[in-house]
Amino acid sequence: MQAREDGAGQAARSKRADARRNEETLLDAAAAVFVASGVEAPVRDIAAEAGVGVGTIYRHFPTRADLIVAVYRHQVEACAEAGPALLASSATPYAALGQWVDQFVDFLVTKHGLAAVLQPENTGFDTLHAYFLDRLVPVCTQLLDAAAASGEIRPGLDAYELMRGVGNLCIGADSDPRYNARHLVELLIAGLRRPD
Amino acid sequence: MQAREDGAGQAARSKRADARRNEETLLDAAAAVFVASGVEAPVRDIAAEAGVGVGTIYRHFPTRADLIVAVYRHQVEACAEAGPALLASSATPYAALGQWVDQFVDFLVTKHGLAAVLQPENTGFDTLHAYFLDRLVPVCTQLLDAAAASGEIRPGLDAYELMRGVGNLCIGADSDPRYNARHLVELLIAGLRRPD
DNA sequence: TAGGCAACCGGAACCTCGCTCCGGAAAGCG
DNA sequence: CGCTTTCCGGAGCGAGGTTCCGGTTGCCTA
Repeated sequence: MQAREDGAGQAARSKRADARRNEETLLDAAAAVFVASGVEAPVRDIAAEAGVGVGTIYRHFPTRADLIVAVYRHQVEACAEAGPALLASSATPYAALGQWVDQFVDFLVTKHGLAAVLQPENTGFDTLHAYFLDRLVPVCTQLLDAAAASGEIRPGLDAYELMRGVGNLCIGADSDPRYNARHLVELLIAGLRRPD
Repeated sequence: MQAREDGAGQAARSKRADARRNEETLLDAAAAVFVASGVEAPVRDIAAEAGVGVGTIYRHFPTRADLIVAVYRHQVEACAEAGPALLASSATPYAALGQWVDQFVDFLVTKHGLAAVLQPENTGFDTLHAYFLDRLVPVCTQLLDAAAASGEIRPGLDAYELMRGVGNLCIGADSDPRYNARHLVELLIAGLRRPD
């Protein structure tokens, strides 16, 4: 949305070469550190991994949320685009909803600590929260509406609420073999079903 | 379990009077600060509220978890004891389970930030996590077993998993009018129902 | 009642971490 | 080649958790 292409095609001259290089380096370093230590790893660690000063991080990504969004943007987009695709390819809207939620859970569970940081109360992460919501709530709404229209689920559940519920259930899903977030999410989706 | 009565009746002489007084004061102060600022309020705030030094807090409650447990012990006990009672007084085990979970949700939702801190990954809060689990998982197991035996729910859900799921759903339930944890927990419990 | 010894108290000090700020370096341009 | 603009690095500040030790005070004994 703002990074290395400035609206037009190739390279806007608004950024110096070293700056662009550093941004790239930072993204890679952050991704590596996130995998190793979770998304709440100390800023200094990321700076060290990238071989730059902390100032450089804050210049390119004013808040940690910006950095996280930049690192995971591709995957979130993929998830958003999967919604309509599943709706088109699945037997029923309810099945599509189930698969889509599954995919979202997969994403969250494999990103150490991401789900925990998605909470709105987590001050300083509003950008992150907003991005996820903006991008995914409409998709979820579409799926929910379709499933409601087909009569498979009882209506009245807000997409926002569902997304937050699923996100919450994914917190701490790694690092605890006794806890299976996927299982509980399945139960939640099952509970949506029209009792008929 | 260790505090002011040492197994027997009144006052074990193992503690000096001022120490006992301070412990009491701290409990009150902590409760007040927890209500005002959540369970993650700065230690110094609690010390100030109690009018003691921070050292005194750490002496009586080595970890924050110990303090939280001490503050909420009564209510957790009440919740644990409500399990069998509900089982005896409700129409069906499933109804008892629903009511019990409701009560637990009420408890969590009204304690600002408690649910968030119940995560096992939250290092330094292991004591808290362990206490809740030790006390409540057996109760939950009993309810779950009864409901499974009566054929109302499909078996196979671990009480630990359910407890964590409910706990997770309660995270951030205050401070966000768009999110209704109770609603989602209901859905989860509904999903437990035998599809028949 | 006075003396002495633990137990206990308070808060200064230290550490980690997020974030800011500015002197210096380097890129791009004429 | 030198000037201007942009960018870089990391020292430094504030906030919060935790430790540690000199001074204080309850409590027991003589």
